[in-house]
Amino acid sequence: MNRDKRRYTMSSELLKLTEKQKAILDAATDLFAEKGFAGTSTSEIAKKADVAEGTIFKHFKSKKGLLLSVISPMIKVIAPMVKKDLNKVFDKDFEEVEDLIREFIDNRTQFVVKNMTMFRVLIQEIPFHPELKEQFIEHISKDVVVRVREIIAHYQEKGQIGEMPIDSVIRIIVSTVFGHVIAKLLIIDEAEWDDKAELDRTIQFLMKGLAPE
Amino acid sequence: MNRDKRRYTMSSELLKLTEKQKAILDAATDLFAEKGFAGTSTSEIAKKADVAEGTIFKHFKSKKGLLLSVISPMIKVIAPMVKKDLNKVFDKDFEEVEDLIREFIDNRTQFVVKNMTMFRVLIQEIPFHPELKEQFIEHISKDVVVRVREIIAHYQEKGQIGEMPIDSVIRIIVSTVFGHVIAKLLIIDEAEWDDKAELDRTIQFLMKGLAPE
Amino acid sequence: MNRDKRRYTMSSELLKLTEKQKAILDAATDLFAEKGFAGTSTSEIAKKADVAEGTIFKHFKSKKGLLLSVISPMIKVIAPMVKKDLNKVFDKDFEEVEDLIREFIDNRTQFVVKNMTMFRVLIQEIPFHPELKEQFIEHISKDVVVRVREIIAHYQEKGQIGEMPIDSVIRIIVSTVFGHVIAKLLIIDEAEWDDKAELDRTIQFLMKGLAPE
Amino acid sequence: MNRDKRRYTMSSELLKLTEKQKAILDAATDLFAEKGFAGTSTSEIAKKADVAEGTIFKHFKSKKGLLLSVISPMIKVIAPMVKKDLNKVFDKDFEEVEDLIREFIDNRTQFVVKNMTMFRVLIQEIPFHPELKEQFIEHISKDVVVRVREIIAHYQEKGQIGEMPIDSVIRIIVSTVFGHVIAKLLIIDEAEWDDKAELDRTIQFLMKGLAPE
DNA sequence: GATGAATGAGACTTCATTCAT
DNA sequence: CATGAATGAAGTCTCATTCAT
Repeated sequence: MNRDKRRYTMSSELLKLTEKQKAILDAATDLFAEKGFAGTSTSEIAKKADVAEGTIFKHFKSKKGLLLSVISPMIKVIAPMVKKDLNKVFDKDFEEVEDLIREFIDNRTQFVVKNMTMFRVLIQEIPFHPELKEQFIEHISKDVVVRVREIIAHYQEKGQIGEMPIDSVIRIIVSTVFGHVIAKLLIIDEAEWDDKAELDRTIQFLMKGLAPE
Repeated sequence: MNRDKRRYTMSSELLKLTEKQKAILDAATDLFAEKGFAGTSTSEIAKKADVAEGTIFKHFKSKKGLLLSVISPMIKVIAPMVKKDLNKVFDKDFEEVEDLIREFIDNRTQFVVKNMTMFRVLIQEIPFHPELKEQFIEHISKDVVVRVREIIAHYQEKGQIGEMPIDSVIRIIVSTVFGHVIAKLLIIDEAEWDDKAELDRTIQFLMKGLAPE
Repeated sequence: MNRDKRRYTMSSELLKLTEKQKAILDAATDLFAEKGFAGTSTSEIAKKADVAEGTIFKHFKSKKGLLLSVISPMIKVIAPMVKKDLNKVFDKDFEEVEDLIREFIDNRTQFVVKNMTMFRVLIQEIPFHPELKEQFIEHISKDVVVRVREIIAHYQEKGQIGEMPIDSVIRIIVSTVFGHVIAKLLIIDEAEWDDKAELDRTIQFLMKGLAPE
Repeated sequence: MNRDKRRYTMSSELLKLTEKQKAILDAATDLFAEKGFAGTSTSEIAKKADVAEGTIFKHFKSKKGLLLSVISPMIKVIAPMVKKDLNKVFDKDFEEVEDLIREFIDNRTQFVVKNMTMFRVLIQEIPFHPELKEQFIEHISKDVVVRVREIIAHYQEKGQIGEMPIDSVIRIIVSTVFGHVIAKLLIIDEAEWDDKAELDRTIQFLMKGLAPE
């Protein structure tokens, strides 16, 4: 679970975070993931980050502000990455859907795995914080979904994806990937999980399932 | 969201619950689903259930005990239902996998939809309460998974499911269904969701994806 | 510590107690002694006495009423016993102070030991309940102390007790006996206490200490 | 009863207590003495100490922790004082037992009187908190009793104390002193107690009672 | 008489947040 | 910037007591 230590270090140049701030964000991320936002106290975070409780509020204004700061890099970083991939489609980098999906899942899963803890916080807390959901939709959907729709239509025209409402295709892809990741999260410590093989099977399954008759 | 009001009424004969107890469980289920276990206070529950706060603790001993009482019917009721379906396979009730899966998803989804709120609580709280996970595994897995493995092997022999490790098949089915349900939960209020059609697509997708080459 | 089980049975004829009432008093006595009045809950008492909580209040009106019922037999029974002893002095039953004191301590200690638990409750709770103190003084002092003063004066005249204010004599005797009993209570389980020998030493010490020059 | 106000002030340099902490300890000591530990609420203590209730728990972790902090100075301070006295015996400071006992009782009583309230809490709560008893025994007994035994043997050899098991001598002395103090505590407000004279009588009584035949 | 479900006040404790240092 | 003592509102839970059955 500590494969993603020093999470906020790399982005710190972008975000100009001090050591203390990074320590707080790391501690908060771990604790929010483990015990949930509501189940974590600011004093625990302070203790784990080895700072005074007041320091947290100096930097993040409130506990909720801290949650947002934990989650927002995830949201802010993911969208550009996705867009870059999608653009490659029309640059002819992907002739086959499968190549796109493989590359996509691969990159994304790597990212999610590297930031598993932040990701867990994101999906665990989204149901309880409408603003998060909106922020998420705004950054991911609004911008990206439009693009994704075009691309799916593109591959449907090329006959690589069966006829089906575009949103259902999206749902199926997303839910399969989601299911894949959720399974990983739930099984996380049991480790009888051959990541590469499972990923292959998931992709193959997706392709066949979505193929035209 | 109130399609599943009076949840605990039907089972009350089995569980011998008094009116107050049912009121408490209903209120708790709704609030836990909406705000999470840790984000809900017992005083809120008491107010919503229109009982004194003390009454909650008379009946459920602790807040955690209340959570368990909210969730355990879900766990206890689901396993027998699943088993009954599975047994039909060898009674020749299902010649085709698709029939089994259709019936299965259909029944289960109906159940989950009817008890959506309880279900939401279950999946939201499982990450934070190891005992829940264990209880869940013990009731669902231990007993059912063995049976499911036999059945998948059965259909693989009949050539209706492609060659693939059995556990991966299970994972894919479960994660597809899960994804389906999660999507429903996330979209819940937006209601641009044609349930019947989406279900069809999900099944069709599953069948094609799992079919042999 | 269970040498005094069925405490309230013998006196039940006098007090006309039902089985339930006796059970409640026994349970309350044990628990008050062990955890103190304020540290014991009526629900604990009910459970230990194997009655419903309501039953306690039917019979004893309030928790405080129960305490009084636990303690008052002690107060009511002790005074007559003491008086009987004291009267023997002038019936020439005791030529020597030592005989009186020996008989007195002996009887009283037997009584206290037999009712150790009730006694513990009495001395533990007296500091917190002024009414108890008053009741105690009224029953023991008012009536008895007068008599005791006469007797001590009697033995001082006979030259068996040294010149000293009578109340100081009383205090010394009482505090010696008290000290003796307290020691017993504190050491209670350790059992390296030869009761007979210690009693002899206490008496001998008292006699010598009180003797005239 | 307020002869021992600002109890924790003097020791504050040793214990580094803040003003608030001292106020809390003082309030707690008074209330515990008056109404017992279980009979006192933390909100009462907070009100009397004029702090927020939360402050109590910041400093003392729990109500029980507060009790320990009230009592432990008593235990920690008393042992060194006793030892210092005892050492004087072999420095020939006390040729006669009586001198030792007089000095000893005198000092100790002064201390107890000055800290009467703390002392009351100690003896009232010891029966309900086994750890207290153990702590007390460990600090007082283990170290001191050994020394006391030597000294009593010393005076028995010098023929100033009669032949008697050493532990019985200790018990008699302790119980006499205890009785003396208890009497004081019970009579506390009635004030018909000539302290100096009673102390003299107690000592004289002790000496005669313990003298050899 | 006996029960135990129900109550609501109040117990102990935790928490997010503030502010003087 | 950073601290951590202090706060008081709110949280979970216990309690003595009542009352319909």
